[in-house]
Amino acid sequence: MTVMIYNTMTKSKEPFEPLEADSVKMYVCGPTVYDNAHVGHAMSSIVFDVIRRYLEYRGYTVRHVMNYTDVDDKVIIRANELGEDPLELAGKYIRRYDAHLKALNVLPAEAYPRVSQEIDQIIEMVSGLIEREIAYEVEGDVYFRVSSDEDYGRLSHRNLEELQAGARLRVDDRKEDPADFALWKSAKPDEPAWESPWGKGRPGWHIECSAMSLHHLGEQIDIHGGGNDLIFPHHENEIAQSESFTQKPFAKYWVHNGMMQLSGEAMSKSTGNVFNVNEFLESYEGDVLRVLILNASYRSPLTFNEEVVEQAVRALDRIKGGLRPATPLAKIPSGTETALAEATDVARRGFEASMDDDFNTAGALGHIFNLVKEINQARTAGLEAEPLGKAQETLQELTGVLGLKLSVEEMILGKEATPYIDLLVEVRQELRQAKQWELSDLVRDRLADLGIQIEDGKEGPTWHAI
RNA sequence: GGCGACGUGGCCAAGUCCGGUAAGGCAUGGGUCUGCAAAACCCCUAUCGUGGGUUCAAAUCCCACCGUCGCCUCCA
Repeated sequence: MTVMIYNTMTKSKEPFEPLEADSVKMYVCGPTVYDNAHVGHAMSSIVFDVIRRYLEYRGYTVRHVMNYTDVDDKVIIRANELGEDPLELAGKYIRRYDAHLKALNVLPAEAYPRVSQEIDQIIEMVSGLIEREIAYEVEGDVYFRVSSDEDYGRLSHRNLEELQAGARLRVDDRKEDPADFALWKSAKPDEPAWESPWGKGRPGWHIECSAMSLHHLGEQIDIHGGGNDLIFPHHENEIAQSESFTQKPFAKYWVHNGMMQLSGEAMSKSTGNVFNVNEFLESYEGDVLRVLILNASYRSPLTFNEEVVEQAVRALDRIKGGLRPATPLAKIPSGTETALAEATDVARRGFEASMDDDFNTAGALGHIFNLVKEINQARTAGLEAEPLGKAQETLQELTGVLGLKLSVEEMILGKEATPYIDLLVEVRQELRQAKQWELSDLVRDRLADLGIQIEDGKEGPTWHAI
């Protein structure tokens, strides 16, 4: 089976065939770092992390690059408000974003280029576009001549007439055409600026991604990703710039994630709801956000609210429950082991079929939950640790492809606590034999407070970390 | 005004491209187990926004309408 991938350019699912047989080049537009990241940014990072992980599961080597936009109007405005240096402010948010990515278990990219560190490459590209008369300079500003690109609009499926009909186009006499966009902006007071052939200034927004992608991944890439809010104008302009410069097709597959809806008053901070990544991570582990996001289609809008978060917490607990140790019984129904082995295969095949279909993570999760159920049934039937463990390994592997950690917090205790817990469980058992319910429940409740859950099964009690 | 997306059980949501009688999770109710509890297991809960049309057959195709949302020069 081949992986099918939805391409915004063709508006259809296409078989995934990278430019080179086993290697995938993937460039994803990262955030403009002028404020704390919110869960929508995290959604994008998680979506493309899962795409990467699945392609790796499928045997590809993935070269993943994500940029940080640290030179931008918003950064400058924010820095001026706070009386800080724009690049320092951006650097601070980049460090936070890095920490978030780690906490969210997003695999490290090959490179995280920043605009401020790629000025030379950007200037080189802008110069090249001017030489080809695709761009023109006016009083220290450089604009891309949209009319020079016959294909302009083919990603967002618009044409220039439609764009010009749009009410929001600002009129600027210095541009040849209202749709022309800035490649380089002349310096204004109190802005970070770099020397260039057109005087001091800074790059426009779109050119950075063309230049960075070229610099780090080469002229042609396989996947270009980002939020669907970037389709126009950002990605449209990237295509225009890159292809005008290299005379080659830029990205083979354009992949866009849907927007997370941080809707309504329910999301306000005053009600205690979280939507910043750091606030979210204060209350929940990263896996919760993953489950929440992966339970839906990455291309569709996703509503984020407290109820959905709670559902994700429970769903995650259920998956973790599948990893609980075996509680073997003397008599096991015949066929339990082979049934579980078969169910494991079915789950893996279903998982792959779903993921092959444009990374249908919600469908894939369905198969994972089915596997959890099978494991639980086998455990309830009394299957021994080893055959149960095989199914659990598959569960770990598949959830790992989705980037779930499934960390059980027994680490807080450390192995050395185990004999003492065993002792307490044993004491409680003695108390139960003596029908000293109050005391035995006290032990159970206090252990629960400490994060240890006792469960009374047919063959006596077992315990696990919560 | 233009381009596009979405509307499936109480909630989230897969399935829609390749039509054949609705995955999964959460919640609820009932049951098994149990001193109680927890967990687990078993059972129950939908005809797919509305109205037409095509078809032996439609959540899936076509038309219209309603509703929600995104983008239209710098937001993942």
